[in-house]
Parts: sequence; C-alpha cells; structure tokens
Amino acid sequence: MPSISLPDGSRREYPAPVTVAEVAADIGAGLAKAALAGRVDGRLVDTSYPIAGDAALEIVTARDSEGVEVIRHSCAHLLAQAVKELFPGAQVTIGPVIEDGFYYDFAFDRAFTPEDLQAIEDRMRELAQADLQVQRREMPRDEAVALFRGMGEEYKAEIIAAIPAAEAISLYSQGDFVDLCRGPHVPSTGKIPAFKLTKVAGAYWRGDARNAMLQRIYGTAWPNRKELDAYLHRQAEAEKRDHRRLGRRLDLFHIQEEAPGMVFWHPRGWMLYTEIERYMRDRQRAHGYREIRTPQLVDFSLWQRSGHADKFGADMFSLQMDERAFAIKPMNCPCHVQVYNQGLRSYRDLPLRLAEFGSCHRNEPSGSLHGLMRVRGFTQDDAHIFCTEAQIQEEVARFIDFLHGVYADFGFDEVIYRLSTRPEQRVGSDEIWDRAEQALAEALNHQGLEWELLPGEGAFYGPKIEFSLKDVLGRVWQLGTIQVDFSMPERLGAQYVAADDSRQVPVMLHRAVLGSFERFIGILIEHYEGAFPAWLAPVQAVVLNITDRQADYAKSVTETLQNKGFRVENDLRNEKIGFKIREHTLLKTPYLLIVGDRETETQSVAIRTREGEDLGSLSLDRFVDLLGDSVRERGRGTKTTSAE
RNA sequence: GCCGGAAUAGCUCAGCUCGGUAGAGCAGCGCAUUCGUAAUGCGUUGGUCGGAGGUUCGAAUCCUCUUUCCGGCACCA
Repeated sequence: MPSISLPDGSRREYPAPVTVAEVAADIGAGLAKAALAGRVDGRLVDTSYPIAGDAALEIVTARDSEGVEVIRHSCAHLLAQAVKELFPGAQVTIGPVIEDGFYYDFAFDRAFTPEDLQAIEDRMRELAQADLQVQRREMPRDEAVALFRGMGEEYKAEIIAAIPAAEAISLYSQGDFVDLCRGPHVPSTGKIPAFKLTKVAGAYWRGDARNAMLQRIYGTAWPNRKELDAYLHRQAEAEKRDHRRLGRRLDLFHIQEEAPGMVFWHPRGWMLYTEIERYMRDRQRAHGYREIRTPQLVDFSLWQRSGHADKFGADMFSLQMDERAFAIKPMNCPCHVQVYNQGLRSYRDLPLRLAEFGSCHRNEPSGSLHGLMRVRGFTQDDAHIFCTEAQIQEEVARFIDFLHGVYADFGFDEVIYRLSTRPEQRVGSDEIWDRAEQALAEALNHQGLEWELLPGEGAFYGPKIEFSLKDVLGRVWQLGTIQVDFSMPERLGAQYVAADDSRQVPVMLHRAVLGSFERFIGILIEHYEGAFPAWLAPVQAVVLNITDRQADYAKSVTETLQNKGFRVENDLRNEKIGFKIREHTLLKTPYLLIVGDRETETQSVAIRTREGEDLGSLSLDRFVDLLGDSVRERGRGTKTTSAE
C-alpha cells in the first residue's frame, strides 16, 4: 500500500506497488513522456523502478541537472552499442559522464578515424530513432563475470571481478547490446534527443601510463537541438579567446621550433608582463617581502641535497662543464635557503620573507606543452617564508589576504581552495606531515573558507593549499599555492638561534600568488579576450588624425599624454578614419582619440572606446582624469575597460 | 612520454585522392586619394611547400625517418 509524497507536498496512495513511470503517468501524460528517471527517498532510479512502500518521489526530467546527466550517460551506452555493431572486434570498457558530455573507452586494434566517427554517429541516430527499450536486470557477480568473459569482453569482466562477490550486478540492455552499469538510464533510446560525437583520442586503461592505450571517443548530449547548438556555439566562442591565437593577432609573443616551450615576448606582450611584474613587486614589498635574485645555473649537488634530483633529476636541464655537473634551476627554493644560510639567524629575524621573480626551466614532457599555459621556461612570483612552527598559521592567513587582494585587482573574485596532502613518494616523517597538514587545514578553517581535500596530491616535501580561480567562461585555473615544508630547511642546514640560545631549524613556506607569469598572462588573455583593462593594456590610447592638417596637433596630444606617464601612440597614416578605427578596435586599444579640425580648434579630443561607445569630445585635461581613473581602478573596474 | 592528426607566402587557407617543379584573400610595398567614427581605388613584391633520406624521367603530392605544432591521455617540484 505505497503512499507516495511528491515535491509539491501532495501525496498519492496506491493499492499495490507502482513504478516511477506509472506514478508519472498518473500525474499527467506530459510528465510521463518527459520522465527520464526518478528520485526515490533521495536515490536516483530508473522509471521502471517499483516502489513497494511509502516513499518520497521526484520525477526527474531533462529540466533537472540529474536528468541531463542521465541522458549523457545513456548516450555513452548508445555510443558503445553503435561501436559494437559496426566494429564487433572492439571491446567496451568504461563510459562516464563528464562536464557537458560523456566519453567511452574502447579497446580496439586500431585507431578510430574521423570517417569511423561519422559512421558511428549515424548509427547512433538510427538506434535512437528506433526507440529501443532500455532494460535493467540484476545478476550475481560471478555470473556476470562469466557472461562478459563469454562475450570476449575481458576489460568489462575485469571491472566486474573487482566488485565484492556478494553484490548483485546490474546490467542494462538495449537491443542486442548489454552493458554493466549502475544506472539509472533513460527508459528508451528515443529519449536521447540531441547529441554529437566531438573527438577521438588515446587514453590509458585505468588512467595509468603503464597500461594499454585505449581509444576514447568523446561526445556531447543535450535535452534538445537548441541547447546542443548553444553548446557548440559556446565552444566556438571559447576558441576565439585562445591565447595562442590572440597572442599572434595582438602581437604579444611567439614560440618557435628552435625553442620549444619557451616564449619570445614581443614589445606589446613584454609591456604587459613588466606591468604585472611592477605591480607584484609593489604589492610584495607592501606585504613585508624582501626581493632577492639567485643564480640560474647551480651545481648538481645542490639538487641532490635538496631532494629534487631524486624525484625530478631526469626532467631537469643539466650540463657538464669542466668536469662539473650543473643544472639550470627548476625551482628557487634551494637557492633561497642559501641566502637564508648566510650569517647566523636569530628568532628575532623570523618570519623572514624572501621573494624572487625566479626564472626556472623544466624539461616538461613534450606532449604537455601548451602555449603559455605549460612551458619549459617560466618565471614564478616565488617567495619563501622562513618562520617558526608557531608562526605558520598567521603567515598562511596573511598570505591568503594578500592573494585575495591581488586576484581582485586582476578582476577575479571567485577563488577555489584545495588542500593537498601527503603523496606516496615523499620525504619527512609521518609525524611531521601530520603537523604540516593540520596547520594548513586550520589556517583555512580559521579564515572561514570552504575547501576541498585532495588526498595524496601534495608535493614531495610537504602539503599544499592550491588557489584556483574561475575565468569569465567558468573555466578553473590553478594559480597560487602555499606549501609547508619541514624537510628542506633541515636537509640544507638552515638554522636559527632561539630565545633559549638553542639552535633550531626553521619551517619554510613556499608560496606563489600568480604561479608562473607566462601561464597567468595566458589566463588573462583568455579571460579578457585580449581586451585588457587600461592599467594593463600595452597601449592605453591611440591618437588618430582625420587628415594631415591635424598631424601636429595629434603629435602634441600624444606627447602630452606620454609625459603624464600613459602609454599612448598615434596613427598619422593617410588612411580614412573608419579604417584606422577598425584597426585599433581590433587591436583592442581601450581609448581611440580622434582629432579633426574641430578638436584642433578647441584643444580637445573626441573619444571612442574599443567597445564602440562614443564618449563625445573632452578637453585633454578631462581625458587625463578619465584615463587616470581607469588605470587606478585596475581590473575591479566597470564595463568600459574590462572584458564584458 | 603515449595514441591520433597537421605542417604550403608575414597571417588565414586552397592545391595532395588521380605525381608534370605552386594559387587566393588579407598584410607588405608603390601610386592616386586628404576623405569625421569598424575595410578608398589601382598596381605590385613575396614561397628551395618544416627538415633529411628514398621511389620516379619527374615529388608540395607516394614511402621511411625526424622536428615542431594541434586534440586527448599520462605527468606537473
């Protein structure tokens, strides 16, 4: 006698057990058609799920995010079914839902071609059209292992064999296709309305590089054609923001074959870079850091003592000169300890904050290089705080405040916090790790921040907090970090004299706000789509004359603004004003100052923003104020000077 | 590093399937035009087709190796 309560608070009584689909039909024909799954007492189930007793029920449709996930998950199965029909030799493995879509990994003796992909997608459409019933059944584990082994599905059998023997396995079938799955799934293949296969790529079995390479097919699926199109449009928009493309178009930097993973900065890009560096230097000083500079090339033995050689020796650029081995520094920390070690330190010197815009090189795997985002030569806004254990929490808290201010100045306000704890390969005792992990967790809690735990993701010498932010497209980028290190100071002999005259080993906090300048600039380019706020724009304003008659006035305007410290250029070419406006708009210069006879006479400038807004004619003094304000507000500003 | 794809003028791309020593638009350069808010017109320069081998009478095109890039995977001190 199930009594079923619904989200609107109403209640329905049934004389006998009913399925989710039956309740949906009872409520209305429209809902019955839209039902993709159910949520019974909080648990997601199929629409065929029978409810025997009293329960709370929600009908899940494509309007719910879970409903969309069910569609994507079922679409992964549809993909697997199509592949098995077209390529019986392929073995199925796993097919999870991911953001905006799904993928399915197949073991196959060759790679799928783009033509295969098209054929598979066509077949999926036919199968969806056929509206095959999706059926769920359960089976004891060992029976399921035997079933899949019998079908030649070794990978699937291996997955099932890893499930505890006592658990019943749920299988889903549609047509002749059967797959192991937890579910739930849509009731029939016709409920997968809009999908597209997007790419094919290799992926390791169980995500481990020692295992076989599988063929992964990616796809996206949506409740309707319109949402699918909107998604594809978003993808195309994201592509327009690609920093590699904008980097070339805006003449910021380039990378070439002779120096893979290293950046050639052009004047405009370097202006942006040095502006950011100047800002960071200023902020750092204000937060009690002292800047230093340490060597690029250091005897290999230092890296052996620091422990880097053990774990990363193969990924360091090293060379042999005059029977001595050197390495180009991959990190700054061991060098910073050398600076710390000069002279005898007192507890009164702590905390000692040493900062360096440290140029580092790492031989990153060739396949991981990606524009400015992953390079082999980069510069960190690095610093090491030498302090006592008792000072850790306060230092971490101060750092978090510092970092929040910097991110806000760059126009980012959504920060994501993650705490990574001890990895398998590490230095230092468990007791030390306990203390370090706890100190970081407490600092986060003390600041009232919500954070996520990443077990095993810490650095080899200590746990870390990672600070990520969301850009304008909602993509998450990891930038800042603070790491507690109880090991390296000891390994490298750092000491201080405590109040009781004893010799103690300081704790070292590794920290960075932006991470690498290269990567951060890549993120900024994409976040702003190259339309940098005035304080960062390589050229803040450009003066355009209408005819040669105003050339002298245009030059004097340019000079006046340059003398006020602004980055201003002029464009005196004999071109139509519309042409010049178009060019400088495409170069995303914040302010276009147009001078014709009228402006020359009144000693003013007609201002047009890169957004196409006409600010009218202003006296030069008033424009100086306008630009000055625009620069001062940095990335916290309004629409005129930021992305959108 | 692994799987797959790509590399042709400064940029974006065509030519490659079916081998006969390269073509467009934009940019650049020259000339005319002096024109008030997103492309003025005409003319013109420019490439040993990523590199090295091979097949062939002949290779941008076919084969092998290699470098780099792109999309994933793995890695990321």
